[in-house]
Amino acid sequence: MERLLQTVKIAINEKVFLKDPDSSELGKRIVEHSILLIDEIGFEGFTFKKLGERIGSNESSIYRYFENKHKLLVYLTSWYWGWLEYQLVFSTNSIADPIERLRQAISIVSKKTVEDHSYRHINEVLLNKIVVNESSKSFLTKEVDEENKQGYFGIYKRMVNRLEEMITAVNPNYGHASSLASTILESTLHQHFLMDHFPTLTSCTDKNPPVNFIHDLVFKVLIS
Amino acid sequence: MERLLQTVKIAINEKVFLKDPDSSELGKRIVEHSILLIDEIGFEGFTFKKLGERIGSNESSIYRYFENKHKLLVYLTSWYWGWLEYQLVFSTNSIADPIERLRQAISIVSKKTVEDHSYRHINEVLLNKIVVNESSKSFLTKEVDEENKQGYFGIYKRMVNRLEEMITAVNPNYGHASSLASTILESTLHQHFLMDHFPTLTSCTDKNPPVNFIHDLVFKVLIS
DNA sequence: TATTTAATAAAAGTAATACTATTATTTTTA
DNA sequence: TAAAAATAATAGTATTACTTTTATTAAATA
Repeated sequence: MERLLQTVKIAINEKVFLKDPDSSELGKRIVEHSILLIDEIGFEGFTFKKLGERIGSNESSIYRYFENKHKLLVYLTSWYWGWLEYQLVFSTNSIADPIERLRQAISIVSKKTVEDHSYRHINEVLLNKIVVNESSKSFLTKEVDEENKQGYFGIYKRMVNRLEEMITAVNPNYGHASSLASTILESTLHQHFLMDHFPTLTSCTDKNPPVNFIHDLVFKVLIS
Repeated sequence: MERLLQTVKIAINEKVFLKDPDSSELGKRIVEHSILLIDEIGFEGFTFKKLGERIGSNESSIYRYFENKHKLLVYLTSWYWGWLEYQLVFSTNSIADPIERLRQAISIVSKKTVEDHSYRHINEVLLNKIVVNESSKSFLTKEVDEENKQGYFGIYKRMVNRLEEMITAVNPNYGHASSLASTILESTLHQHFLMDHFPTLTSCTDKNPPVNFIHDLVFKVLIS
């Protein structure tokens, strides 16, 4: 029983943290409550001081885990992509038909997030909201090239590459596989954002969610 | 001759500024050099103090034009979309065929930016870079709904609506016109960003630019 | 031309942010 | 039980994002 409940650890590039937050109770509380607090007040308003107050811990203790809030955001988004990647690999693994495989992959990355109780300190639904609202800020910086070199965005890049391979398997003659792959992820996030804040700029609704738009788009582009 | 060189004034929502920067020399210098400085050091590092030093003017004087740097960013991105909208309307105006019209529209919004010497204090090439790298930050905030209500993003929304109408004219049965329209703009910016920082995540290059990918995508989706 | 108004600049001040450093206390491990 | 490691508390610094006040300069008008 115990064994069945064990979960895979999502491995994050060690350069992103000073001390692995997964290695202690305090670390887990930092991650858990940073998700709640960023969701509540937004990344701009979020500070380590406020987080410290929230978890009854000291600002300086949080600094022993993360150099600054930017790296914490990189950690959170990496965790999210790693978590999605695991589901992607797991659920497409046994599908032989390339079309079905890609269809399933799109479902995983574009469908509404549901909670995964395997990771008790992480609320995946809120984390998804953070990825939608804040994750661009993790790479739209002057330091992006340096951080990319250091491997900060490795999981995300692997995810795009996996989609790219599945796209090519469906149609080897399509000339823009990697652009389509990156568009699937970016557009999913963006359409979710528009649903919440600019409903006139999207055709997506709760009854006709982004996954439908993406499915339709990808297969019309690849099979025509 | 003079008359021919006169240019249309790009009208920005008055709530975005305290005093119209287009109404004085100092205002124009603020806009001109904010573009150069944000491009140089990024929006995070950009401050009114640094801008003041750069233009030999005082921080407090800049505050008489813009309440804060966020509103200046909204101003700059609105100006960019207004400028593009003008070109879009002007150049598609006389095209009767819906397919050709949409093709031209996509060219306007997705092609590489070229300088427009009509607006002497604005470097459109650098402004485009700012839109690619920073514009998401203008709406990925906790205040987005309030600011949207105030009309801060009106020009951008109008732009998406124009594209949506052109899409519907090409194929009235396509069910995701507004999502495709918003994806055209978002994906254009994103693919340009990837070209500069994550070349493995895009198929686009200087010889095969984003406009090709978008053209191919849109027409495959609409005509199949 | 004098004057009064408006615009800009200079200087100073404030609260908050984003840290760093030092020391004290508690917890864990050897 | 002592030593080491982790955490908490306190204090301090430079910078940011402003606001306020006052001085100076430029423009408009009487």
